[in-house]
Amino acid sequence: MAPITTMKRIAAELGVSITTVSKVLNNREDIGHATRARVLAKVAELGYQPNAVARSLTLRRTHTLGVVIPDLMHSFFVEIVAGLESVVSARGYGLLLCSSNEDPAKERAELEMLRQRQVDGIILASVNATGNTDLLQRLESLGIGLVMIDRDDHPAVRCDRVITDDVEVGRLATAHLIEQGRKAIGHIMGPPIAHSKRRAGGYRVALKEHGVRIKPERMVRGGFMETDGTRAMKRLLGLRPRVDAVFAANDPSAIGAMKAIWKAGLRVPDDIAIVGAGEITLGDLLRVPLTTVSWSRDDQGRQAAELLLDRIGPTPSDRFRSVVIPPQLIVRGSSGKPAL
Amino acid sequence: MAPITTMKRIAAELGVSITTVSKVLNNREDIGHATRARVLAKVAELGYQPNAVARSLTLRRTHTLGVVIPDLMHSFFVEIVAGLESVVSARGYGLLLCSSNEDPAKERAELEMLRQRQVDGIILASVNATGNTDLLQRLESLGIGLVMIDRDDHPAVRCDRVITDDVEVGRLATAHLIEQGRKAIGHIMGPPIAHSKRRAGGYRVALKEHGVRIKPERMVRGGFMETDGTRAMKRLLGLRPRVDAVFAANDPSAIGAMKAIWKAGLRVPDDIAIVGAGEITLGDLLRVPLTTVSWSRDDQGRQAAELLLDRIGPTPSDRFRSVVIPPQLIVRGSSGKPAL
DNA sequence: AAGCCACACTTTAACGCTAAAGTAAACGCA
DNA sequence: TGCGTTTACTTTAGCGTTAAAGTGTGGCTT
Repeated sequence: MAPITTMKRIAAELGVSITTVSKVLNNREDIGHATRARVLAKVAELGYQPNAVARSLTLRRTHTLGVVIPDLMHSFFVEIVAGLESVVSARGYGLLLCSSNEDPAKERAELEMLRQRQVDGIILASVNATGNTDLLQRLESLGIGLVMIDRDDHPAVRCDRVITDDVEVGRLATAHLIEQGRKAIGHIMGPPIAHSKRRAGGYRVALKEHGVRIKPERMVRGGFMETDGTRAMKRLLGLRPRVDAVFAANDPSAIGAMKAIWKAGLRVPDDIAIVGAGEITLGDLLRVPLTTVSWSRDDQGRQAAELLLDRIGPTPSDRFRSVVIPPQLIVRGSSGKPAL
Repeated sequence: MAPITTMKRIAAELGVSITTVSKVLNNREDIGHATRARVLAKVAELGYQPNAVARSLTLRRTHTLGVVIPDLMHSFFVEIVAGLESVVSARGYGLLLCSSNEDPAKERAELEMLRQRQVDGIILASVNATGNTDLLQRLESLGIGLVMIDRDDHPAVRCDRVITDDVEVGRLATAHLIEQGRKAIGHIMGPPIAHSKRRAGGYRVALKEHGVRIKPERMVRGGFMETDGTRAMKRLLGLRPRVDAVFAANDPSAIGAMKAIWKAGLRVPDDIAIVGAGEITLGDLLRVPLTTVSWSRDDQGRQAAELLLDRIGPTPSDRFRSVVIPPQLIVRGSSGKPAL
């Protein structure tokens, strides 16, 4: 193994004190021209690289942030991480990546791990709120910055947040279907979490805004999985008069719904139009490209990074902020005009 | 901010030395029963958590590994990271995530950053070898473990590797098409990197094994992007006799090829069968589900993690190993029997 | 009863760095 | 000429932890 170059070594070889070397490297004013040059030359000669661990210990800043996401396999969260990474790495921060697997116990373990590692801040993403509120509060009180992405935690935890406008998601999707001339619009609801409830709320809002009467039987319980969508769609297909459009709580369930429709011998969008939410990658490569309401995950990540870096920076905002990411309608084939 | 609990504080409150506390927490033998209990009680009372940074400084181990991948948006690499994460986190290691954006300069910067942060080891993934060989060698000589995933770096860098069997990828894909009764099989080649070349090599091997004459004009230069596939396919469509099957160097280019085929008014697989490689997520949701030759990225990540943890562990292997991940054929719609 | 050893601790030093306080020499000025 | 100031450093201390060496007490041996 090669010998490790430390400031000590540089100082020794030049016959100066370690502090002098430190001052040169930190651009302090009180070092003479000649000495500075000698130190710099030696630094270059020996290929000195500062030891970030030692630095962190004295400065009490690791320049490292932790991210906890529920699932690494889900492109959704990965895109957020990509957004985070680009901002954070440009500012000289490292990202410690953790997956909670949707398990509150693992989440807790990861958060403790991040705390022990003295990260400067944490970005926490999750579909459902999972407790650990006590720990999160403690983190804040320890001076570790915290940003939550789309997490319905008790507002008990005071921190910055990046949230999606789920009501608007439901409203946009449903309004689009109405404008396409659809009359009997069903909704496949997600799991009983706040996101789904708000999307369902947006569905109701849109119908009301257009003076359409809400029929409770057209709102069926579904879920976020493809199979949930298939199951729910089967029930919707049993209604008379039949629905001619469906807003599914998310894209996988929308895909499941399409499969059920095809199985019943009907066509998308001719017989029934479909709109999903939260665009999956490749959604435009489907047999019938899926219209969806989505928002930029990259932005979500970037915004979270900005909020966090500001909070742990020299002049943090004095209040906690919530950034809302606006959703957008992405029109593709599955919501085309009805067959005459 | 809450006061931070250190060993110092625990020691002071109990009137013992810091070392005693350290020994209790590290389960050393030479601490009396009573003292041990008192320390443990205090630790629980104050909710003490060790400071990993300080620990790293003395132990010269950060229990942190770095991963450098070229692109976070590409599910391919993300799945590798997921595999890594599961192994690594179970063993108490943290993962510092970096994206090189395929840029050798950024890669170098990230590697230097990881070195400064004193990571115990690095996993490096990349499509094309990008130099930085000098740095990589230096890392090894500094005692930082290194595992390369599928990187065609000069064998100059001595380290453990996880590689895919690209020749077998090409062979499996092509043999499958032959067995499906296809006679004129084309190949859309990837970019001029070793992976593509080996896949093309596998294509040749399969043809030879089945006694089929290789026609050079059926091997067209393509690339790894969808547009590359489209462009290359257009050229293949110009050949007479026309090809009745195509093995594309990867899935995006296979999708591009399919689009070109449809645009020419032909059908997949009736007129032309398509096989891709390196399964993309959702490949089975395509208009015509794509047959592909793939391998487990999760395994790739897990194996890389195991190799690295072994190398930086107490009894590392004395030689550098290469683990080959075997590819598998995933048959879907795009390689069905020809029409008639 | 002197010597030895084991036990249960404490002291010292170190990891590599930075901040704060200290100091010696040169300089400016009345 | 003597005193304060500036310049260019060095010394000291500390971040939180662990390893190695040191210490004092009591019990056991012979």
